[in-house]
Amino acid sequence: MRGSTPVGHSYPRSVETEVAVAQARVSTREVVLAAVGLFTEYGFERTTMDGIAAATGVSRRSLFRRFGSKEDILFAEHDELFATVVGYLDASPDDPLTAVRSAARMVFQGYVRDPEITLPRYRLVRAHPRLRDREVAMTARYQSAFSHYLTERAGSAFSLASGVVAASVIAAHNHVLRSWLRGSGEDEETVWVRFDEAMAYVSTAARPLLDPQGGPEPDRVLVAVYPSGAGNDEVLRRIGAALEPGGS
Amino acid sequence: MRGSTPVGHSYPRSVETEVAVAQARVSTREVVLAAVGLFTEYGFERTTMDGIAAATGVSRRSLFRRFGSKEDILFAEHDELFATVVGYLDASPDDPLTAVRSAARMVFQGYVRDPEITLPRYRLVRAHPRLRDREVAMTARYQSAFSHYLTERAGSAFSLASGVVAASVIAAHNHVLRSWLRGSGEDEETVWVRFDEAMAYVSTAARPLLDPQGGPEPDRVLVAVYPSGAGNDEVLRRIGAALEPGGS
DNA sequence: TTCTATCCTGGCACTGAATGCCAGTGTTGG
DNA sequence: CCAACACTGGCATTCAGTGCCAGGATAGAA
Repeated sequence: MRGSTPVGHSYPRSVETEVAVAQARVSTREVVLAAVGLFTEYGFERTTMDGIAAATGVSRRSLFRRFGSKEDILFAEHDELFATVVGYLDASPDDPLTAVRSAARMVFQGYVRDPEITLPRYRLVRAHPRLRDREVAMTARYQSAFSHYLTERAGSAFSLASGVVAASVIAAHNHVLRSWLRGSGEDEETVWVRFDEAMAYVSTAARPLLDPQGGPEPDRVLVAVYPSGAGNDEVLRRIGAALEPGGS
Repeated sequence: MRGSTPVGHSYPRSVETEVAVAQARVSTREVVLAAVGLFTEYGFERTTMDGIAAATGVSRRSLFRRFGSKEDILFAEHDELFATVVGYLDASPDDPLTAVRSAARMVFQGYVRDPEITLPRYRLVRAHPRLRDREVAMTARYQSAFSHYLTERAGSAFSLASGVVAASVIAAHNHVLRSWLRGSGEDEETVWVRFDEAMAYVSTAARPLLDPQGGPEPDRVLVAVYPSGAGNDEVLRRIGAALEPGGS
């Protein structure tokens, strides 16, 4: 933070003794924290880029260069996480569904690890439709990445299934995440249990979608739809008839 | 469209003879069509609100008042559709999953019915990240509405399942929609068949999530997971055993 | 060390989206 | 005929975002 910034506004600045030391580049995280503070105190649109510049000591011009836009400051760290997750997926040797589960876990950890940013950001996102859209767009990017990854691994015949599975995983992730963001005081261990439960739940439902006709897979899945009036004998007869052709 | 607009720019205006007839309020649809035309011809950000004002005869100020922002012009009709769909859901007496399926069908029809707007809009959305985010936010609104509706009907114990099902329905919807938007020359009947197939597919997978223990529904769903080595007899035996307790 | 290429930063000017304010113009209902 | 109201357009202002240019730091070559 510099001492020579022409303020002009009334944004408070962290008081610092004027030292003649060469300033290291103000880190991304410092800027994000300062911006989050201003946003929560004055509201998002009433905080100007000049204000953030004054509060951080980074010039207005440099803020735009480094972050792109005022919104992007809020989601800067999130963007880095996204790059990490995509890199992980590309390199993962695991079974596709497992890899996606792990990727979702990484994303979740990205939130839980850094409540100092994610909690106030969540409050801001809830209050401002534009920011909400931005947040939604972020999760959509994950969903798209997951979907493409699954389609690539499972084959293009499974593109619909991949899209559905990716959407389900993201939905489960967001479900647990939102409840953590809302009840901010929750035990971290409990959250992780609930996350893993949700993931187990959704991947049980998802696995059969990604390979319905068996192969080297451990399990097969049988889905039968029948009138609720049918007795068990009738159900068994129909299933037996449907099973005949194949043998084992 | 007025004849007295001080142009100043070089946007083309539909040539009209100067008639002294009182102009009716320019319809939303007319404005959207004109804006879409300008966007596709000159690009989104190089089209100014002054340009749209000149092309439509509606003043810049009134455009902002009626649409809110430049982006909102592109999605104005979509917003109306959203209101319609939500209204339908609230009033629907059907089984919840069926109602959501019908709602998704309405949304799909909203696109297919009006290719004059949705097709060029899709091209714009693909090209401009900001517009893409906006589009994504729209579908997220549907997803959220579906999810809340399902949770409300199925009980809060099913909130995770509701979120997953809503996400799956939206994913299937978007899957078919995108393929229609890309291959724009497709037969309309074929599209509808594919849409209904996708919906049947996803709701088969979704139904057990929303009601695992059966109820007064017309059909029941049986899902059996078994080792691929098991013979048909063994499968039938297990299913029979699992069916016993209930009776019919 | 010195020169040079390169990168990052900050200042300046400008475009254009978005909003508040006000005045004019119907339109409706008494 | 007049009042209340709704809608519209013009004007001025704020502020996000961008292009341009100049200064300072660093790294590498001479």
